[in-house]
Amino acid sequence: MAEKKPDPTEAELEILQILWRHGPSTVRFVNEQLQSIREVGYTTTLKMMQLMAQKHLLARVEDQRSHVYRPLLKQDQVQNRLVHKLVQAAFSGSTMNLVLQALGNHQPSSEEIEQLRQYLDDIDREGA
Amino acid sequence: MAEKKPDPTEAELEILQILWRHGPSTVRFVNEQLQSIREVGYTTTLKMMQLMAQKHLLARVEDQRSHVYRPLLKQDQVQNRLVHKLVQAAFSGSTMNLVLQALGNHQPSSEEIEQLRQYLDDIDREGA
DNA sequence: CTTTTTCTACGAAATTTTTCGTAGTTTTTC
DNA sequence: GAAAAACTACGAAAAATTTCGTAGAAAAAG
Repeated sequence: MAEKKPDPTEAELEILQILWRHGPSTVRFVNEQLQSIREVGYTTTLKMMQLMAQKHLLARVEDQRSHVYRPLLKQDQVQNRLVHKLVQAAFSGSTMNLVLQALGNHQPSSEEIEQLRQYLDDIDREGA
Repeated sequence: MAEKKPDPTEAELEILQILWRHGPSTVRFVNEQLQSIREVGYTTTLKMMQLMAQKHLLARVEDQRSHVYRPLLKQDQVQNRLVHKLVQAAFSGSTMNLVLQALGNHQPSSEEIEQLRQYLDDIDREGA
């Protein structure tokens, strides 16, 4: 039977982000990246990554003395899950409300506006 | 000095949603609403709302025997905070990525597409 | 070699969040 | 007015998440 994969916690997300950005990495590397953001002990990061491996959020290669970890989830899968979760939790299930809220918040540049129009045209054509 | 207001937790959000939707309510009412979603004891809901009041997420009126609670935060403020947080935590700070991801996920209807175009036109005119 | 540094494993503590039992009061119902 | 029902207060347990110290093995440095 397949294991459950609950959404990653905040601390787990931080680590996933680093791995998505830099590819498979050692604990030391990940810890250094984290350090540049906030204080965190080496063994804390180690433990987190061990737990994440145990949960099948990460896989690890033990060839070398320093194990290398890689994410087992794709970034956009996790992003989708989290967006969906937020839509449910704070937008009464309305994706559009989230989108509008996000845009209103962000004040997109004209390039971004163009990009969005483009995108809308595309799916419009598809849908037809 | 002003109190800190950390982002509401998941359980707190559930309660806020109910209050935003239905207006100021008693614990009993909120609990009934929650019950329709999942199992939760009355005193659990009571305690949550008491804690939330203590954190200044809610205010309460004690005139009646059953106290009435109302949200102290506006829905869109909280939504904005949460969106921003998600953008930081999972989209490397790019609101546009979140928006595109959300749209791609959702497959908007033609009405929604139209609504979005309208919105883009509006802010375009403003920006000009 | 022997000392120092670099790693992993493991257990447990600390924190945060959520849940609920018990006690005591006020209202309602019979 | 006695019994039952509805409420709040409070403390503490349970669960989930995060942090870190210590031990011991392996590698690197001297």
